[in-house]
Amino acid sequence: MAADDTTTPDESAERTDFVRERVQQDLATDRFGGRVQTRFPPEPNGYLHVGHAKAIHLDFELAREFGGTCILRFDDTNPDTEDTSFVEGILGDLNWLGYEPDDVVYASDYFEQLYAWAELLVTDGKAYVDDQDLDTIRAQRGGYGKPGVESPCRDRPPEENLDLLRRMRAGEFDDGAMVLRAKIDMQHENMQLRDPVMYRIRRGHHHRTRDAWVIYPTYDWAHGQSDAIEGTTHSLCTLEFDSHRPLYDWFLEQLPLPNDRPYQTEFARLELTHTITSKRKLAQLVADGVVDGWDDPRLPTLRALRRRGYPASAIREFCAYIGVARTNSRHQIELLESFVRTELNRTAQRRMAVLRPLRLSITNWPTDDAGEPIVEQFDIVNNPENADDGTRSVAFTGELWIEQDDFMVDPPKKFFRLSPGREVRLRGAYFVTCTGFETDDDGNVTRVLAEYDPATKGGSAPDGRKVKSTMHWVSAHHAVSATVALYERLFTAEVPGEATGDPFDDLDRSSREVLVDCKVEAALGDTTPGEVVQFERLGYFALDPRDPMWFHRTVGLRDEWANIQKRQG
RNA sequence: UCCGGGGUCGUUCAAUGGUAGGACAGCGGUUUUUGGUGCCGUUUAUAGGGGUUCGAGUCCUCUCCCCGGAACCA
Repeated sequence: MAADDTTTPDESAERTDFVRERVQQDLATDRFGGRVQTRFPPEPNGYLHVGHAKAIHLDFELAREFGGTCILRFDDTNPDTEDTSFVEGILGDLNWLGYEPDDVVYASDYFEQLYAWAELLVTDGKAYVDDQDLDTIRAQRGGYGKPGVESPCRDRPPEENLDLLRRMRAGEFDDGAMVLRAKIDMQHENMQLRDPVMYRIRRGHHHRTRDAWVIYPTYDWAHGQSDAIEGTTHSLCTLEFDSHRPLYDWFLEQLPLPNDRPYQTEFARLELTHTITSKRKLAQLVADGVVDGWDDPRLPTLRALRRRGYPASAIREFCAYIGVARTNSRHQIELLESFVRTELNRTAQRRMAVLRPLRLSITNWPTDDAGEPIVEQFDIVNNPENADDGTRSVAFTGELWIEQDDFMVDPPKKFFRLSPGREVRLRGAYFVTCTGFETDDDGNVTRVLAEYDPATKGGSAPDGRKVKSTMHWVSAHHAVSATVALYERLFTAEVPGEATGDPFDDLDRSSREVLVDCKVEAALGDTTPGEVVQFERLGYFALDPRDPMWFHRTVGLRDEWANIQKRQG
């Protein structure tokens, strides 16, 4: 299932939670004859996001751990909002996350069985057709602490209900004209049990069944029954379905099931700081053009995280780490990012890239017989964390690009980088000492002058003298131009909408900064689409899957200097 | 208002009647040809009251706070 499994058996054996304990107990009591089957049931009306990743991880890993199966079931009971493009998107995203369902099914596969069972409930006097309008039915449902009142249709004889239901299916009535309701208890303290709707009339085009049906089952009527039909044992869902559980059980108790009766267990959904996971709001961001599309790297969708360079394994590790519980919680986005950094630190190749270029001229750089500046090649380590990644050759000359942030005329305390009179190391090349700088009419530094020490070739001094800083650089003659997108949090507030109730009030519309004409080392021209590399001292960057010279910042490196600056104000 | 679910460091997850621990974040140090990584150290928590017990985060009880539930959404 997981493409690469980095957890040791020991760790996974130690890891336990209330869901796994229930499964253990079911195994011990032989509740399902030793079977464990879970399902991930997305509605195909949007794309998967990190919140889904938690559920997917639970469903699939649980099945794997207990030698069971996990299937993907599209909960396609509402033709108005669903689409095949989402089906395909979800399939692809799930696959990228590293999971292969044991089967792919659709709730719509069960429409015929569901309908037959509905007729059975009608015949048994446990369901009835209600032809009142929506507002009336809603008003009759009562409220918290207020009992409901029974529908005048409640005592319609079964034969009449059956006739009406058949004619509903046959398309004799208009959309919304009537519904089929379960006959449970209008006084129940749990509102879900006050005669819930099972079927509604809707003449939308269903993405799979086309126009075969004009009545569609509601979530409650479809979900548990679908679980039972396909042999799911452990039906895992999020906390908001807690009050639906008695209804889930009630329906299943009334029916002749082909399998053992599954049961529902709820857990807390994943929330992240600075993030929204509401599908509706996400869709609005896309529709309003606040972001570029469903895969805009600032979004928490799986396709966005992928494009941004988040490794699927890091997301899986994160999910394993946070575990599963019933406590509502909101994890800091920094925790997810730390898993991303840990993974990328291990795997990403190091490269040098100058995002905001400043010219550095080495005034004592030698020329050859023809008077041309000489070019040196240095072998630089690709990843100090992994010797097998070897080295690459990088060209060095007397005209270089360095980062604007790496030079200051009047450096404050604790600034270790280049400034007049100071010596620094150019990574893998030479020590250089700043001898001067040039400015334009506005006083902006346009060029830094320095002298190099030929004895420090390769980056170390034979006399053992130290420098406080090592800087990245790119040879001006060999540099390649690239576009780099930097991303800040899409929402400035930890909890978007907490202050005003509207998350969009916390939107940072300048959360993307696109830098053009960045100067990067030639080897970056060989980066493969989607590959993530580390720009030394800056962060991890993913090459866009379509644009060959466009990098997205996955996540920055931890930045001690930024912390110091913040403290100094 | 009624029903249900929750409340442990700043955040989050553990501790299953027996020393409240880890991670992230922070801070300090150390190593370092990335102010990265690694390593070491360190600050901070059981919502409140009563009870049971030799012993309570854990069991009982009252109070407080947070979340969810009244679509022909899922």
